[in-house]
Amino acid sequence: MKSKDIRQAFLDFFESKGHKIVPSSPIVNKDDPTLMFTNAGMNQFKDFFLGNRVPEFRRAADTQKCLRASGKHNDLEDVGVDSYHHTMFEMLGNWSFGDYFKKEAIDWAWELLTEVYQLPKDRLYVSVFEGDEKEGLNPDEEAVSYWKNHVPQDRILYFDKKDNFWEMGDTGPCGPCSEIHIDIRPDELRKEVDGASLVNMDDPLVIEIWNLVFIQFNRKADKSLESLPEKHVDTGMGFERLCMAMQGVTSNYDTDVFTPFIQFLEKESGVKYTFSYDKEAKSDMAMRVVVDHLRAVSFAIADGLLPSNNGAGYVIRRILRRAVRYYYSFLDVQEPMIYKMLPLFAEAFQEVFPEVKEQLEHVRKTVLAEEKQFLRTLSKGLKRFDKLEVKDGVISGKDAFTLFDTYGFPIDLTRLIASEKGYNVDEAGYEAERERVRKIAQEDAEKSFGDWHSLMEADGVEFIGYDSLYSDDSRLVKYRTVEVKKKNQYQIVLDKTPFYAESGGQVGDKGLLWFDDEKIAVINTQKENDLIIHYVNKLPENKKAFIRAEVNETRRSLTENNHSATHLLHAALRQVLGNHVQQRGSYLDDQYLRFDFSHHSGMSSDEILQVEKIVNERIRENIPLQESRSIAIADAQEAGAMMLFGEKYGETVRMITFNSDYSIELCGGTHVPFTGKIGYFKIRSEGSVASGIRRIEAITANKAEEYLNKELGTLNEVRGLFKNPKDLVGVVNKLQDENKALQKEIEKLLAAQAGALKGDLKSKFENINGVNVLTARLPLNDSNAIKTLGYELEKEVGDSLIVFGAEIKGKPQLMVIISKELTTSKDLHAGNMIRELAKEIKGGGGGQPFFATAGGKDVSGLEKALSKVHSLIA
RNA sequence: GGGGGAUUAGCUCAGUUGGCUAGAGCGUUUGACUGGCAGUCAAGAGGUCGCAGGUUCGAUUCCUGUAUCCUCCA
Repeated sequence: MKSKDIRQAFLDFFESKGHKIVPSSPIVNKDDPTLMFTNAGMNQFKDFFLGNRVPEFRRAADTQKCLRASGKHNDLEDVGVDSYHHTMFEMLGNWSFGDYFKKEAIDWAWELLTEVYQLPKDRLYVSVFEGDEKEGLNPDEEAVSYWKNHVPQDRILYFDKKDNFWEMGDTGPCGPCSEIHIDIRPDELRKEVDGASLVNMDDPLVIEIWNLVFIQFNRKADKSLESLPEKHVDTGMGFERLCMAMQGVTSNYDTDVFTPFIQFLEKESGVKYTFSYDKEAKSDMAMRVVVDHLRAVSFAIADGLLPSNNGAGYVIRRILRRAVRYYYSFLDVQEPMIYKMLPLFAEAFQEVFPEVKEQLEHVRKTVLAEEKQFLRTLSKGLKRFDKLEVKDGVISGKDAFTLFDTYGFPIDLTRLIASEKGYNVDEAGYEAERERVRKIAQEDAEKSFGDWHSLMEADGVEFIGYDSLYSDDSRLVKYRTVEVKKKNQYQIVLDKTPFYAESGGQVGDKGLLWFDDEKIAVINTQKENDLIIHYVNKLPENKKAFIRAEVNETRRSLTENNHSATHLLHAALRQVLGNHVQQRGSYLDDQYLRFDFSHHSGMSSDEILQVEKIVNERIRENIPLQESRSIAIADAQEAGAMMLFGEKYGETVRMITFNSDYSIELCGGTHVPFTGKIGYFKIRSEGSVASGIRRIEAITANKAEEYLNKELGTLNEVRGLFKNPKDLVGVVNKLQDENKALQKEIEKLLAAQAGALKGDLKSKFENINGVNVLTARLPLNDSNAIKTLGYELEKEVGDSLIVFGAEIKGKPQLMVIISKELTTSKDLHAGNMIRELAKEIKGGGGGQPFFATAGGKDVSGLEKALSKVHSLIA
């Protein structure tokens, strides 16, 4: 079976069992601050398990793009070494939200594997949780009883908490799990060693393919477990492994998920893939690394992420760079290569994940730019490497770390190049330095979360901020303490709130909460999945009080101007530049708005003017806001709403329209009731943020007015200085021309003056012991002119020693010039000489044997210094 | 968010006890050689040494701040 068909069969099977097939959520996680990337199929359903939200359906199934290259699950350094670790993989999963439980999950899993997929039953083993005394948990005999219907007792294996108790993180939903393992070793080996003894033993050919998690507990911050009111099923089956088992191969990389790309690499690099996992088979490893990382990076970029130097973008950058490092070192490729694979890649996934194909150009360009950048970093690092001081054939740990930390030159490359040159690297020193720096960073970023303290049950949180900025009767639902840099902050959740939580680029509201007479300031509002979290600096005395909540009205109102203006801008950009313009990021608060969008080149000033003009026309048309707060996604699409890649949309969406022929967007933010309220729109800057991405910063309303007034003020001031001429530009031009002409004139005069001076000085040379000596105090006040004069005289007279003194800006300055031949033949040194002379002017100086300068504080000593020259050469 | 580094000609970069008329290669302009192209030779143009302060007689060089980029860590 082709991988494509295997995936489809899974979805079809669960659809036939009453599951809703949902699309994969983006691989980049935007809603959950504790998670940068989607790392398991259940991420998008987390809120259902936590009870924060009630699902619209009780059964779901999908294939989910996952990435494990940061945080708790980090497989990055294992990728390429073995046959089964990946950064990016697909997780097939089926879920029950308080619906079916262990029996159905087990029965269906077995049915799919053995009947639909026809995997041989005698190669399958199942594992169950053996219980844990400390936690007070019994063995999962319930699961065993259902498994007995399908498999003999000796294929049901018990394992401890480490293998068979699944937890999402340090806290949160968890429960026992039951796994299905498959033994894909050849028959001879199976006869020799019983497969059961190899389950969970890290044998690459006896592997887990499906994990059925039975969520029935919640892990609290104090480590205790509490039972959940509703029980859920969460399963995950690694798609690539399943394909391996189905296609009769022994490595994920030998399935048709990967082989086309490995073949591409063979062609591109001229190196043959030999299917080896030997430590020395570096080129094989490199190919696996590249084909794996290609997937991670491409999906992440297609979902809207850009490589950058912090956060999720940094993880992506690291992955891509690891791939470059491998092909650079082991495939002997020094040119960007990964971007060339993208058309093939986009084609391969166009049905299940169309986002790459739809943005092929953008992804390609981004990858190419990043590859180029890193290859550049590498060549810089190589240069740096040549300058290292190597003691006793050992590169110090500190140097190795500096190469890595400052110049981004990876340690494994340092090692490789060192060994090529016959050097060693002080690895222990490197690790020590790395640890030291890591500690500093960690201490600084210390942040710890306390438990949520619940005060009341609430079905979700009601946001009333679209209609009102006040609430009289909110209640405190729960709160927790967050320690940041040794300071306590508090997060509180209300049952209903007018506070808008930061989302879609719009900043979170600020404002006040009144608990009886106690006033507490809300300093920020953020979202965590569906919770609206208010950040405050203290907790109220009376936590049970009815709360009066007030959003800072001015700030919200100014922010809304910028948000609505952003929509108008987006539409105007598409009108002026074309439909390829897509929002790539946005930020807006009460001060200004920032809008990033896809576009390949800079905007001309004419285009910018046009965009401003269109937006301002729409403002003056005073278009009323049309809000559809809850509309089916299909209807919104029908209406022509813009959909963004990497954005996760629910079944129903909120649609914001300003004239259905002009701007329709899906948006959760708050907006002006009429566009006229925006007042005026002005673009402050347009520039590039990444390849293919432009950024516009703009202002509205009061800020636009202030800006214009300030600019006009400056202009008026300038005009005043010129006595209000009719043609200001002409006047300035004329002034500049005149200035240039005058400068030339001065230069000419100075040259003439210096020429006269030169003739005069030439006659004053004295020959002392074969040296043409000249000492003079010059009436010049430009050290550059003196220097030039001296050089010219030296050239014309030859074999000379020239000492000049001058007063420059009230300070004495000395200069000594000695013909180069004399510095050796007569052993004269201008630098040494000037140090002697400088004493007379209470100063110091220095220079080379043939040229030196000095300055001082005492002008009256100049003559004395000049007369001293003769005594020094006698 | 924190640490390290960089910023010098159109581009890629040199430039250490602070004083060298701030350089190289590529590119560019002009001229010569050649039937044309390519090329060779010769000459020239091109620099507020990121920005703002400070230390010093003197700062591209040292110090502080700031901007941008690179890089590592969270």
